[in-house]
Amino acid sequence: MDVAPFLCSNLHMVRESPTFSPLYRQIKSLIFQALESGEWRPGQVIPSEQELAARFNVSQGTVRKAIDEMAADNILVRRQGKGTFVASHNDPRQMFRFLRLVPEEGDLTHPYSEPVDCWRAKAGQEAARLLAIELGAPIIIVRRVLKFDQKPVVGDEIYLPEELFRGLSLEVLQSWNSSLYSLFETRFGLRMIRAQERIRAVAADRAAAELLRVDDGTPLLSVERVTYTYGDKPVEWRRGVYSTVGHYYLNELT
Amino acid sequence: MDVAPFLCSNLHMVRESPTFSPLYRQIKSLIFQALESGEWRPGQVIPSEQELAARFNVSQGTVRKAIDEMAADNILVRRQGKGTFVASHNDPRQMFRFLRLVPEEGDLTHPYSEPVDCWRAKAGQEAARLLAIELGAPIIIVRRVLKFDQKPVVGDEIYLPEELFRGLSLEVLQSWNSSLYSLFETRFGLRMIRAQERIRAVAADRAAAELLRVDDGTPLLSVERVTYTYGDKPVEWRRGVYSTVGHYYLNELT
DNA sequence: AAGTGGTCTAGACCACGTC
DNA sequence: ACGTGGTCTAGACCACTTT
Repeated sequence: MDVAPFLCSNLHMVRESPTFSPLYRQIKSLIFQALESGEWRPGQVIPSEQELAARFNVSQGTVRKAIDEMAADNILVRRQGKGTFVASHNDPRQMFRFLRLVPEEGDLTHPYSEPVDCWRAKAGQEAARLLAIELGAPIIIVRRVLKFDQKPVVGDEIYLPEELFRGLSLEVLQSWNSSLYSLFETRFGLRMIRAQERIRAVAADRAAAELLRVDDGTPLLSVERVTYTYGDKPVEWRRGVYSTVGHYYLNELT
Repeated sequence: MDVAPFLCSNLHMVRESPTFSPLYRQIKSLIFQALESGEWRPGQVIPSEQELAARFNVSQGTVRKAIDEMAADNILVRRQGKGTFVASHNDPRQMFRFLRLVPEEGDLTHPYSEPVDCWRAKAGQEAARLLAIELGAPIIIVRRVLKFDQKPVVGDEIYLPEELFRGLSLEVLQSWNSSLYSLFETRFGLRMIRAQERIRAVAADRAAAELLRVDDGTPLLSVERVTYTYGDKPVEWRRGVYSTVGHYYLNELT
């Protein structure tokens, strides 16, 4: 698609149409399309602002504004003198971007994800609704534990549409020694853009108590997360329990 | 202060200095100064971009970029055709900006804040550290309950430096029928810019159980919040317990 | 030296709101 | 009709990185 016809004389018409969006947003969505199509992969450079401006027949400033917004959304990363890159979960700074747990004292140590189990199932009502798939559609369920300094702090049950994660198995999980999202990105080409968490307080049941090595009935955080990729498409649902004896959930409100 | 001398020939020198910041950031900090000094009050219009450009001897585009950032930070609010306004907690859309509680089902109803108690005290170690005041400095402590549809859901204990909240009393709190932050802004000229919450799971003690009408030992969210005004100055510390039987804490991760 | 993003400027035109 | 913010353009120069 080319944006040129919308310029100058035609812009007026476009502006009055109900679906009008400014040029830089059209450019933004064209860049999104290129990302979704895999034209530029996570970690790679995208073309320079000048090149994109020529490709889309707009000024460099308009491309710049589009990229500005995408950089603010953690979709692209600018590096002065080098270029603009597709954000990647393999980047150490992005690796645990969605993890809000902070140790009560001491430095922030990187957690270690220990896969426990991985099996196939059919989507129940809730999984189908949250993942926007058919009731009964094939899904993959993963159980894993997050450990900080060898200590289990988080127990997760993760629901994935099998269509997008073909080939995922306990062996694959065990052979990966980095974050889950970096595995998802590298192996399945899925980049997580944003997530939404619902947090409640619950009492530890027998299983959770054993897993996190706390007493039965200990209050835990229940954290439900739905994670979205490009186009606000949900691709992961996880239910976790967090022990908050040595850690807390930190949230910045802006 | 005038920025003109930094332009053109002198810019180079400034750029090489260790404290260099781009022009639009200098403008941003000048606008911050005007806000802190009370030159423009919450809810009011600030001068137009053209006027500010003339005042600071920069181009309109540079002022625009400064305002862009402040609008993204919820410090200013743009309204096309009308002007740029100082964000206010009296604005219905900002009133419960920091409250992340959402009902399990049904529409989002506005909570009602019921003050319970208000007394003077001296800052303990933790309050002094978090509020960045002297140990033993005078503070005000407020207890209140947040109710949704007449049902108590949150119990808060709020610690305020008395120096900034002179005259606050239970009567003042009871005579105010809007959000606490809108009271703080209107009565004490304090606008909250950002906050940080630490969340843990705890068991309800006797007092909390009675207050929130749940069983003794029910798991609750413990939410500690420090709230900051201009210049990252902490002005409020609150410790709350949230019942998550009919509500949950919703967090958007970006 | 050449290429990239980062800043700053100046001017044109559009959309929205008020008078 | 006028003033406000919103968009788009074009061009200059700076800072960082690589060749």
